[in-house]
Amino acid sequence: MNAPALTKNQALVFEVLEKADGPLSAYTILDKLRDHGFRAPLQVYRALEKLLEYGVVHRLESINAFVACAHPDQNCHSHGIVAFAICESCGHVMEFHDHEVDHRLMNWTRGKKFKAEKTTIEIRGLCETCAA
Amino acid sequence: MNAPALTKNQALVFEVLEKADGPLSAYTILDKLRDHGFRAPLQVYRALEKLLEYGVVHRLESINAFVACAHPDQNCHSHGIVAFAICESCGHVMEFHDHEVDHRLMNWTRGKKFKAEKTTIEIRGLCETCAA
DNA sequence: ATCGCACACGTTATAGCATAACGCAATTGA
DNA sequence: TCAATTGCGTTATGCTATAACGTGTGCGAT
Ligand SMILES: [Zn+2]
Ligand SMILES: [Zn+2]
Ligand SMILES: [Zn+2]
Ligand SMILES: [Zn+2]
Repeated sequence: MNAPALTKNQALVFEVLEKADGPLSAYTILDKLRDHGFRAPLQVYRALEKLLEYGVVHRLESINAFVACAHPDQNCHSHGIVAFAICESCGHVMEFHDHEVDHRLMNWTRGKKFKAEKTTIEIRGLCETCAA
Repeated sequence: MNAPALTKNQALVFEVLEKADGPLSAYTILDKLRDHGFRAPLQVYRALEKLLEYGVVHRLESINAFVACAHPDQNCHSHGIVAFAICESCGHVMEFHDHEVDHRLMNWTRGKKFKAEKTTIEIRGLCETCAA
């Protein structure tokens, strides 16, 4: 999905996520935008819905949070599954993909005639700094 | 983790999950156990916490639900990451592992010196029956 | 025996995450 | 102009999960 120009709310939410140094919950985003007129969760969720659709934001299912895409330029999402490593101590997220993993999972689903729509890979643990 | 004898509440929750033909939310489990004296969410969550610890139940992060382990005998979880394919139409879940996927992800984390604690792989889509 | 501890349990309250449903305004394209 | 689409704001509600407190029971150490 290519991203059209963002609306005001979408741009505000995206900006907050870009500036953050880690994933944010929808309600945290809401709090950061109260000064800009945001009053209700739906304003955030509606913007997030579009940003996810455009592929510029990812949702981390295992921690109910959202993060700006780390690969804004290359549209790597069009050719593979995105995986995340999430540090449970400092909150930092690393985004990557591995075509071999994609391939293996696709092989499995094909064998089962399962039609995959959306795949989540999230590794929780400790980043190098926090594990030391 | 090896499973000691289950307490009454743990056994009740586990039985509900075993009999279900798909994942259940904690609150759905609660409703199914009201006749057995369950009154509050914590009774379910506390039992689930132990069942997860024992490895006889899995949590599906992407849909906030719980499912009985499909491989009760082989303790396959001790030697690999568990992956799930979840049908978004009928709710059926298939549980599997792929050592090559584990290997690739472990390679990546080792390269980044990331200490993985818990990895989630969930494929949402349509099962063979529902996709037809 | 009884003390101390660990653990399961029950209850109430609260926190955190997400969506339904209504109505209005601006845009677009037939 | 009219209809359809999209974004927006508001209120209310629903779903998911945990905090905090207290009770009872079993069991080993003293
Ligand atoms: Zn990305
Ligand atoms: Zn860290
Ligand atoms: Zn299992
Ligand atoms: Zn199905």
